[in-house]
Amino acid sequence: MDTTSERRPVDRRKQVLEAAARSFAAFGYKATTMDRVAKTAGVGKGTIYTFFSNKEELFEQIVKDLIGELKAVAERTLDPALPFADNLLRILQQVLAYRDRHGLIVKLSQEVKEFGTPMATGGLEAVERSIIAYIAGHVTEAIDKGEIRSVDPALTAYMMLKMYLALTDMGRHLHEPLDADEVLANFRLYCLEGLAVG
Amino acid sequence: MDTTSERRPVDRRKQVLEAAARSFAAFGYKATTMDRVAKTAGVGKGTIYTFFSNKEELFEQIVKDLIGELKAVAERTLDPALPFADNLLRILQQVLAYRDRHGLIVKLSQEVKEFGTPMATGGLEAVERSIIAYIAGHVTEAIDKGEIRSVDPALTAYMMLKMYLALTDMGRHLHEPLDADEVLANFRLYCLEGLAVG
DNA sequence: GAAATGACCAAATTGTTATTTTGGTCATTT
DNA sequence: AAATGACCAAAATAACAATTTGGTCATTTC
Repeated sequence: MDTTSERRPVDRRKQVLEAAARSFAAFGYKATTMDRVAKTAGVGKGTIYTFFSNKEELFEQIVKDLIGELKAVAERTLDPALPFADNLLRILQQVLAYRDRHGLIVKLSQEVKEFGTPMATGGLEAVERSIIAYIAGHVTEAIDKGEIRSVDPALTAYMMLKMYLALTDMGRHLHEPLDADEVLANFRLYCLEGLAVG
Repeated sequence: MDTTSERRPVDRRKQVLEAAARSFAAFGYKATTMDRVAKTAGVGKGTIYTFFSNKEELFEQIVKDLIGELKAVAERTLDPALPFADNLLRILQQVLAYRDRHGLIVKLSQEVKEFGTPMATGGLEAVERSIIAYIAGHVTEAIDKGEIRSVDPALTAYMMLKMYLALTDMGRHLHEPLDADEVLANFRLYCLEGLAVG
């Protein structure tokens, strides 16, 4: 749209975005103050409001950027030569590992549990929706190619994510946590084999 | 152990349990006071402490009773003549419907979301564990009878509950909520068909 | 004169203290 | 011996003061 990065003495918008990304990841949504973002970005507070109409909009842009990173990770992991099932597992693994390592996600999760900050909840939901939408796209492709049965792509993607998360998140239940290989094997068992053609 | 219900002018223990069950269901854990329970039960406060050493123990007994009710619902639903898959679906449907209609569960869920009361969390977890354990028992049976593959019963029961809940709880996601038939059909698709022998 | 700024303000958050409520006890009553 | 409710320390809540925060805008900067 309007990426004026021709070479300018200072790209204040970029400075703001970087400072905000660091602050949201380090302190969460509510503990991030516009004053500190301005200070960290080396910019007057009023300047932030020339790019973003308020704190919420700034935060939403940070989340959008993160979703972009996740998509990039997925695209980098995708190998068109591989069958759907293998790509699905590789992508889930890579994307969710990246997600769990990303400071912003970790901090927002903690903030939701501790304070229930609505903005943090919203951010995490946006990330989850984008992952589901991305998987749904590949499910659609796989259906077209006849690799899996004809199922509702959005519902299937939703179930796949939930199942994968259930497997990785078994901490508090009878079992001790599953290691990566066990997660993969069980995901195949509970999800993919039920979808196999024929 | 010590069920002295020979016929006594008043069974104070029972009165306390009934008053407590009503109060926990109506007001949740923290908003239930021992004073009110005593008053409602028509009993002196000190009397409660002759049966239960503290509020937590009283609450745990109420939860145990609820779990007993859930087991009764399950047993009533179980039809030994039917194959495993049918019984599983019927039981999940009946038990979770009962659970969602039970005032105590509904209230505790709300309390967890609103205040994060640890006792409420613990109570809900106990209910969930008991459901998983109950299903796991039937999974074991089904394996012995050769009705399903040889899988880890506890893990499978856990996954079954999570999948069923994911299907019933799709409110906030793309789709509008699924009706009962759709839930059943999709549960078969995503879970059972992957487990079918052969 | 357009872009950038920070002092400024109402509203929200946090810190503090006073008041009330609650879980649990135990001397007294039944 | 079983039941009770006045009683108490500790915890929760209310009431209020002090601080912080998101957002604005008159002024400054280039």
